[in-house]
Amino acid sequence: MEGNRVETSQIRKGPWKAEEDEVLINHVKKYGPRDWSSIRSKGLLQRTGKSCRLRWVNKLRPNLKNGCKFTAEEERVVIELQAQFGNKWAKIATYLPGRTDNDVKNFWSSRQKRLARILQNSGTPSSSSSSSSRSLKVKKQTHGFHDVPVMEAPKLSSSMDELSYSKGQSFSSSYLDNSQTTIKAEQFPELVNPNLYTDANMAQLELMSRGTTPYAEAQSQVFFPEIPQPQPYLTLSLESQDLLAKFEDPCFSQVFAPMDVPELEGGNLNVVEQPFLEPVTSTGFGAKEEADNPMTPDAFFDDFPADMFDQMEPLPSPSE
DNA sequence: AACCCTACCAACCGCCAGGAA
DNA sequence: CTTCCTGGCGGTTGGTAGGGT
Repeated sequence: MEGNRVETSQIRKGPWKAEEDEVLINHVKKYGPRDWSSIRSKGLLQRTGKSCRLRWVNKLRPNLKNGCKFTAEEERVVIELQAQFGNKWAKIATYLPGRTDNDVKNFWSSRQKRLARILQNSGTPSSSSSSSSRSLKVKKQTHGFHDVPVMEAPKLSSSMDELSYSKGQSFSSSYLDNSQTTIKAEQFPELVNPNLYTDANMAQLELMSRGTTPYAEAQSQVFFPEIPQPQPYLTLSLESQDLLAKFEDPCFSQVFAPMDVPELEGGNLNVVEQPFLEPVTSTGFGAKEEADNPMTPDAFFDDFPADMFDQMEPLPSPSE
């Protein structure tokens, strides 16, 4: 029958046109964000109800942060909530105003890909491709306490290449056993649970994995100076976080551990009372465990070769 | 300039749950 | 109770832009 019905073969797919968006918006204005299938049955659009709903939710809905990169703050929220809820993107998205489940999903997906690649490179350093991801340069920082060099990468077994990091899976601590170093997992929870990497410290790992850091020569020897655990966590101000995001600087943050999550504007994160890191394995590793190591950050640097910063670019002062 | 690689994004697909008939 | 429809959600794919070599 011709009439209202749109035959299956006439269903439109692919990118939406502005006219279609307009029709959809008008429909929502009239009837609200529901009855998606009626849009097609009325012959307004040759799109499935599903498609209409998706378009509205992901692109046309008001107050969406379309085209905005995830801030460091949002990133940390996603990381924490993913650890808490798993891949419940819709749920996680409810804690991120202006973000959709698709946004969160895409963000996480890229992040996982990147992490997998980094860790793979850790196992096979020579496999680093000619094209690196967006240039992430190691820069010397002048931020005092945060003036932290890239930490040494653990030596990973070749089986790392086959690891899958999806579904919030944690490292087996046995992988760390292959390291010649002594890694205090409670100080480097990222090494135990890759989900805890933030973009910033992933960037560090990436550099290390490629062996292109000024410390490459030191990678064969292992030094993992014990680092004072921030109390309770190293907390950077939001301003610092933003600064970090702007500079994409891998050194200036979250080297020790992710920090606690400040309240988001509007108190949208009120349910996130759980500290960032719960013990992620049965080994009892957990960020909450405090290091009783009295070493100071300065002492931390004392363990690195004196010339290790020589090849680093100076970081522009934040005031610049 | 051309090619390659990665990140990002939009959209589709398949599955599932809930409600109506 | 069963079936069908619809909406919601997570996974996946394909296109594109940008940066490096």
